[in-house]
Amino acid sequence: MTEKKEQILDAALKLFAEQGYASTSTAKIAKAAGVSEGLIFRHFENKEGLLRAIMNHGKAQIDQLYKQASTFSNPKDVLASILSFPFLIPKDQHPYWKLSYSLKWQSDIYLNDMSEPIRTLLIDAFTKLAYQNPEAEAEAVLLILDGIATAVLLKKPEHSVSILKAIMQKYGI
Amino acid sequence: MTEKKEQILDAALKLFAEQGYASTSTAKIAKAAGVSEGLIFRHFENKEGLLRAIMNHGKAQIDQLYKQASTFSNPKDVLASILSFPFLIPKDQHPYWKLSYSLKWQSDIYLNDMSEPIRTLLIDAFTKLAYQNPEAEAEAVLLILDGIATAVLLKKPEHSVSILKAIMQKYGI
DNA sequence: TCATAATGAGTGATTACTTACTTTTATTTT
DNA sequence: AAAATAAAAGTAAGTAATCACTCATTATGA
Repeated sequence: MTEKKEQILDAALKLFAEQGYASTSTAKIAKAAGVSEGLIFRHFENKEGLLRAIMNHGKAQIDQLYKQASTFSNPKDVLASILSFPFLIPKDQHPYWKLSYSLKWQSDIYLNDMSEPIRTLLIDAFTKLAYQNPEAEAEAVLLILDGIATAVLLKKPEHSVSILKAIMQKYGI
Repeated sequence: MTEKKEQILDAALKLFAEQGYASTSTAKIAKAAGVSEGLIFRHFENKEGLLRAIMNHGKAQIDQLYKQASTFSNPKDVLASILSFPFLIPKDQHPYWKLSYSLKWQSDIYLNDMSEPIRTLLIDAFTKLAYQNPEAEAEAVLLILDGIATAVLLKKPEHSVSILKAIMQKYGI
């Protein structure tokens, strides 16, 4: 990984997250990264390839964060760890999350389901806790997690904590 | 409102919701609506004007839906009505909601906060129910509402019902 | 007859991407 | 170690296609 290649990835992620994938031109990215536009295509073949590279890199970072939750043996600890997830996202990972959430709403382009590892953990936890429908319960938590993450990423985190507390209370944590 | 003007609004809303605002060209809209491209600019001045017209029209429809919830006198009825909101959205209003949610993630373009009337209703309801922090409680419900709406709009509504039940139980409905 | 609706062929700017070329870094041969 | 060669990194100036938007002209309905 050369320095300029990394500059491209950084600039593209920032711009994609702020202005959206479609309305960020490769010319803008090149200018922001301080490289020639051609270099983008040399390294990533096309614009979509650049997006894919960004998403893969981001997913690797997040999977690492997930690992911490999976180390707990007590299912309630797993739950508590997962529910507080949105608050533990490091600031430097925010652009990647914003990009992921914004891409959800466009049907055609790159779709990255980063919730899968969490879903597995949740189903496992609810099974151990003897819930009658662990899958449904897991989906419900994922839904709330999405809501909290959205609030945190769009800078309205003040009230997310109270929801977190309420949900934790529901599960007796 | 001429017929062709309405065709433009319909086609644009559909395309904006499916493919995103930025990646939908005025040429595509004109073709889908079966009109000349110039007519779009005659009626809406520019692309952003078209978006604004769509959003205003959608908001008017939704405000009408909101009115139903505000007719209840019992605050618990108001709460119940609001919480089941995402499930009551008519299918033909889905594109407008999808567009609204997708626009949230782009900082620059038109932002229309359609949650304001609901927020007012919620704060009022929680005040009447003597909650110690009605504003925070309202924000929490809005957050969950967002999560449920997202799930419904992105075609994963199966498990949303269980969340709805859990939340309703929390508020003793 | 007069305003509005509607068209179709433009406009320059911007789009993603390519090409021909130079520069830098790494590898191999003397 | 020096020279030669190859491979990779990087650039500047293109490309055709598409972008949002304009304008002159025609159709239509009150």
